[in-house]
Amino acid sequence: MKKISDFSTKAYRIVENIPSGRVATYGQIALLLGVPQCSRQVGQAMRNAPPYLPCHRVVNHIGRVAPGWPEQRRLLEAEGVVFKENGNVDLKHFIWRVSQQEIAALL
DNA sequence: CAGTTGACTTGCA
DNA sequence: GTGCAAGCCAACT
Repeated sequence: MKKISDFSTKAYRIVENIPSGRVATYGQIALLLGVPQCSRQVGQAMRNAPPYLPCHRVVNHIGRVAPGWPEQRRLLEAEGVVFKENGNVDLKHFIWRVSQQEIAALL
């Protein structure tokens, strides 16, 4: 049977379901996975994420995009996400609102 | 096996 | 609101 340690596998499933024009935080995803402490592992998984994964919709808790990947900002803008002048996304309006049950159905 | 790293979060100043 | 330090866990060296 599959290993339960497929942290990245679950993370991919969630990120894959992020709707266009929406963003999610690493902590948000980790929380949905049931391990809010593993927020770093989410980012680690994103770094190793496959190309089909819309990891550009994943940002940190302040709305900052991934370091070393400034182009992520442009990708989000193309989906309708508006950035502030400080380089942060307006999480107040673009944070992905999803319930635990929505995720449970995906897993 | 032990130490370091990191696309994070929270707490405090 | 901004900045620094601590905590946390998996993967890498």
